Amino acid sequence: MGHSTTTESDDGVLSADSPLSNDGENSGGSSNGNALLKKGPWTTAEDSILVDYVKRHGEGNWNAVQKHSGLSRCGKSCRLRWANHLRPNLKKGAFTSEEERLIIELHAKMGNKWARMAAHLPGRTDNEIKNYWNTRIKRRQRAGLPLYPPDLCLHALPENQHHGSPGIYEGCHDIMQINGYETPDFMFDNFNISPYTSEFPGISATVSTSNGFAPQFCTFGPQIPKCAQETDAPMPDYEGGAPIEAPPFHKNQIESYASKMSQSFGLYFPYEPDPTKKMFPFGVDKDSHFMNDNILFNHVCSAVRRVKSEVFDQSWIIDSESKRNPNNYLDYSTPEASLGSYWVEQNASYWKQQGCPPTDAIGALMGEDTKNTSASIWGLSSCCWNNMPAVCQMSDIH
DNA sequence: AATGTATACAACCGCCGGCAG
DNA sequence: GCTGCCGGCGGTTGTATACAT
Repeated sequence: MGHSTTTESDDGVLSADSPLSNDGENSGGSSNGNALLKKGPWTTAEDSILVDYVKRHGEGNWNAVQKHSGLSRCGKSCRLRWANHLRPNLKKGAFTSEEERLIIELHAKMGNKWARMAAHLPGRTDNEIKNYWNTRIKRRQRAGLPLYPPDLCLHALPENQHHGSPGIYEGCHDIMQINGYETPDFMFDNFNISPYTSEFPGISATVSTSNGFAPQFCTFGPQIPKCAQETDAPMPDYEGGAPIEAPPFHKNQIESYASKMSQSFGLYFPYEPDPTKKMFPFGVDKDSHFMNDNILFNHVCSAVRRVKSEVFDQSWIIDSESKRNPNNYLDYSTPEASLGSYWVEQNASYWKQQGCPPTDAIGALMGEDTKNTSASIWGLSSCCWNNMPAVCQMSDIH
């Protein structure tokens, strides 16, 4: 174990050498004066001593355990061992699907209040729940999946969050931020966006900012089926050719979509060069100077740039400012204009109209393969909401 | 078979609040 | 009110194991 070099910080109670203090090959132990406190994994002998002590003296007064039993463990360690492993009525084994669902719900309500959550799960310890959640976070973060199902996400948000008050926002911010779950696939630096190439073969459009924006709600699920990811077929007209004429993406459309995205995910568009100014939620407070047309458009460009796909090579990510159409249309010649599946659908229908059929990759995107593979892409088979469509239920945006 | 990676689990650490003196 | 002790809590890290390449 790697704990042997550290010393106890706030458990200053030490004892004389105990018969068990050196019984473990991995014992480590911290030297403090003339005593050693063992660290590392507990042995069965130590367990039995602790169990016996609690039987005789009851729980509590953990620092006395060492004194009365000769156990060379600090009080904290004893309490933890008892609470997490030795006390009766502990439920062992994997979480049931019902427990998993409950944990997700509780976390949406409470945040990282593991002890409080454990109170709702008889036989489970806060440590177990915490470990489960941290593992889950990593898994979903890696997969670019949202932490909560959308319905839970919305319920977890304060009703008035959309009004843009920073104070009001703290509620949902807290839910996501307190666990330190940041997914810096992109880092904003005053609107200069740096694409981050995820190791995960799918879409991951999460954002973070250098000024405290932690939009975990913005995590987008992968949408690209493996068959599409693995294809070498380039996007039509993306290979250095002249961009095809694309249907115009009107500003009010953008505003509408983005507003719904904002509502669905608590998505905040963080462009504000002055970090001292409060952020405004996107699509809200349209009368504000902050949300004038140009800036609104900038926000959308910024947002859609975050949507990246393995179908598109990263080289497609180019500076949107230079690609901005002065007529307030998104330039479809760049994948930065892709707003998730909506973009694909729009283009697919448009290509059909134009007699320009999609490639295999796009065909796969639009075909049944998407449905068939979505479940596996979305991960957790044990999760009752693993069939949630990718990307924030893009149908909501329509 | 060797190596790398993901996951589960256990334990420690630092901080904080309650409480008694 | 101050201080020290104790216990609880959440964050973090280390290790073992399973699985993939």
